[in-house]
Amino acid sequence: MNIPSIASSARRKKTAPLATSRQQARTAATRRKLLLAAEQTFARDGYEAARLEDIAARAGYTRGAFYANFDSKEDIFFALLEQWVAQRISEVNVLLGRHDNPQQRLRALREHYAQIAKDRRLALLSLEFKLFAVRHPEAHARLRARQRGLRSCGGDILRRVMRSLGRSLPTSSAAAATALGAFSHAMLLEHLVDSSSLSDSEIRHLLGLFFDAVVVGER
Amino acid sequence: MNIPSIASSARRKKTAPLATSRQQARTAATRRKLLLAAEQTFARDGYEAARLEDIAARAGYTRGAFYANFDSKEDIFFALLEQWVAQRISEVNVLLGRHDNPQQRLRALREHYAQIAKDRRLALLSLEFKLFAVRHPEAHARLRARQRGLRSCGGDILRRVMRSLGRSLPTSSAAAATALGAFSHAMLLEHLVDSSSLSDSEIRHLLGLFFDAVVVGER
DNA sequence: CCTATCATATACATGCATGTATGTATGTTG
DNA sequence: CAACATACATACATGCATGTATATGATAGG
Repeated sequence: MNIPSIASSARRKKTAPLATSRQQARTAATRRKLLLAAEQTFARDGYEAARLEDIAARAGYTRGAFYANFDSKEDIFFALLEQWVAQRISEVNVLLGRHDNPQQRLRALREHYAQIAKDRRLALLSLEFKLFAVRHPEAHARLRARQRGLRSCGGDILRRVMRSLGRSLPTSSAAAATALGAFSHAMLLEHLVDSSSLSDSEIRHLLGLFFDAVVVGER
Repeated sequence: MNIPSIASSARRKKTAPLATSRQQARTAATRRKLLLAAEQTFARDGYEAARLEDIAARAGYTRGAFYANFDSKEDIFFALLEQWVAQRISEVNVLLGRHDNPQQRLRALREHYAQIAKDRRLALLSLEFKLFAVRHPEAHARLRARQRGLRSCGGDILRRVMRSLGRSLPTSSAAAATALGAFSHAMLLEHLVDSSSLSDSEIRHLLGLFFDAVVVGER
């Protein structure tokens, strides 16, 4: 319950400031392996069905190693989530950095949103975990906090790009960013349930239509 | 409970073609009770977390009664699904039957789609089960068959209404119907994860925008 | 009334994933 | 090299939901 000494979650150094660096490196390595294995296992089996034992095994360990590095399945999932969010934000920034022309940046952004669900496994996981969170208060709070960062970031980007075009959004920028993500995930799900219901090209087309309606506000 | 009065329909047909009707009625009644209980339990706990024992208990029975009437959780879920699909189709037909004017019918339809996710529990269940199906081949096949009926029906209705307006859809009607449903479910999910990300009114607004873009094709 | 059959309950056997507690080997410090 | 710490493995205890096999009590037929 209480944290008796050092509040830091890092391993303590005590009598060995540099001497432990070897073990620290080793620990960090297995953490990375576990994270990678978790990513793959979650992708293959889904969040709830994924077994800690499989994750550990895929990384070349047993559950002992897992519990030495993470508290629970939720815990490792959030560690992954942070990675993903950071990655996506940096991707968008890189993307925008490639263009000077505001028009081009808008097109790039439009294209980016049309491909959000390209990584199907991640999209499925995202939906799955949101559903999980809705029914599990603790995960819910953590997820909300994470999503907030991503959302406001997405909203900011949309707003910036539009302002550089001298236009404003026809709707709240954060809401627009959220809706775009939600929409593409939902259509991917429909596609996976029945690929004849929504073809890939139809999805792209609909996402484009929606982007224009909700961001550009063309009419 | 029982209506003891008239020995009634008995005395007919030796081995009991009608004689069993009492037991048949009893069975039908518990089936209905189980279905109702399942609907409520699924709504409260979600598909995967729902326990057969809870369903049976809520109906006033134990699992024995459940297994006498259904094969599995999947089985009873599909029984419910058929109910829901039939109900939704009839609702839309009633709705359209209320208006003669094509313009009014279009507006009614637009409003209908804006409220698809009104029953949050059903919307969540729908998402949840689709996710489940994606990872469970047997359920997947059954679900696909069910959804196909609903989808083509939705597409037909859209097309009919647009034709009566002398217009055609800017995109495949079945795809449009699918996307509209998917979109509203997805936004509901975002709203439930964080109600500050998408308010109810924003959802209605976005759904309206999307309906116009994808069905009416206004620009 | 008596018996066969049906609807439902009860009890059990199973399987599975989690978390914990303890063992062991390897690394680290003095 | 002795003493200790760390990283990980192994084994177990628990809980939970499923499905099945059997028992019980109601119902209908004769």
